[in-house]
Amino acid sequence: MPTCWLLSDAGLHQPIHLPHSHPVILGRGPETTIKDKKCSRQQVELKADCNKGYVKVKQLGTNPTFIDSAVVGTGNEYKMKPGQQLYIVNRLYPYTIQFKYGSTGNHGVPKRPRDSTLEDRESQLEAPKTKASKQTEKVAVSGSHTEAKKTTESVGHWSQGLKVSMQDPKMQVYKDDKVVVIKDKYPKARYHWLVLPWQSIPSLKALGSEHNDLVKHMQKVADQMVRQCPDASSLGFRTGYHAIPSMSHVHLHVISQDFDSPCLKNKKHWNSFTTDYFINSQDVIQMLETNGRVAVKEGVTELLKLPLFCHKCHKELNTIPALKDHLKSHIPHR
DNA sequence: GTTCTAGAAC
DNA sequence: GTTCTAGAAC
Repeated sequence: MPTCWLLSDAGLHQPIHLPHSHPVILGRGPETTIKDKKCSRQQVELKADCNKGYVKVKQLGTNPTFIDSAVVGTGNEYKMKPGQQLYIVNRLYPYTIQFKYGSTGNHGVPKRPRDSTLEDRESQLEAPKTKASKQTEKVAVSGSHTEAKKTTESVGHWSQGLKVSMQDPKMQVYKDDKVVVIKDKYPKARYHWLVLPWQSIPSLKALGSEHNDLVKHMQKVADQMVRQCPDASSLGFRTGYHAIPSMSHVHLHVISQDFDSPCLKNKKHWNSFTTDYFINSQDVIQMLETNGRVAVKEGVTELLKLPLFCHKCHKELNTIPALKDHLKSHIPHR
């Protein structure tokens, strides 16, 4: 990972290190040598992302901080990339950022804490005990070292897990010539299935009007799963897609609305099923039919950070345990 | 996607 | 002190 440096273009001082993911607050003070009263002591917060190659610039002070000719604005945050110029306040005190890669000597470049062994990696596989995955593993190690790593990472990477699971007969609860249904490995409710097409479609973005019939069929199969569920009418169900799923391969969630599951653990889990991050299957079908593509709104990722609201009564809960406790009150008991 | 854990929140 | 979250590592 490179290191990030903030350079004073006016040569006021030596470069300031911006450690990855650690906010650095700058303003009037000895560090910048800025004495201008218009500049707050805490004028800007800078947070470098050395992997993605940008710095998040947040204006904390009242007077305007600029990135190139644009005002950031108090409380606002913008991504600044190399080549852009930051003016700490009032188009004064120009700065640029630079990402530096370690020298070939690799001095001070942090190493991974431990090497992941084959056993480690195998235990992360979706279905470690299937013949298929064992075999890929064996093929992989028989190659050269680097080749082996490449192979195992592409097929064994967690984001590819659904491709493995859907092929495993033990996981399949339904299949036909177009789709397969599996139980979600980490169900977020009492009933949680995934409908996957056999055809390899990485994500919603890859869907076009040629997939109209396929997504309709996926919905039909989803409805069929709901119908055969004995608790469908009491719990309620939703069928839909995550706007930006973590797992590759298009998958339709069929999930009961109790959200009673030990696998539901954090805000992202909750908001991904209870905000507009969850796109109803019907909406996907309609978008595809009318526009020939699925529109994913910009900034949906922000929805995952929203406070926790009950999906039934919209009460706000402060913590996940409090939410889970509250959810119990909505579960019908016989 | 999950797990792990540092440190924030209580 | 414990609980809980959020970010990094996997």
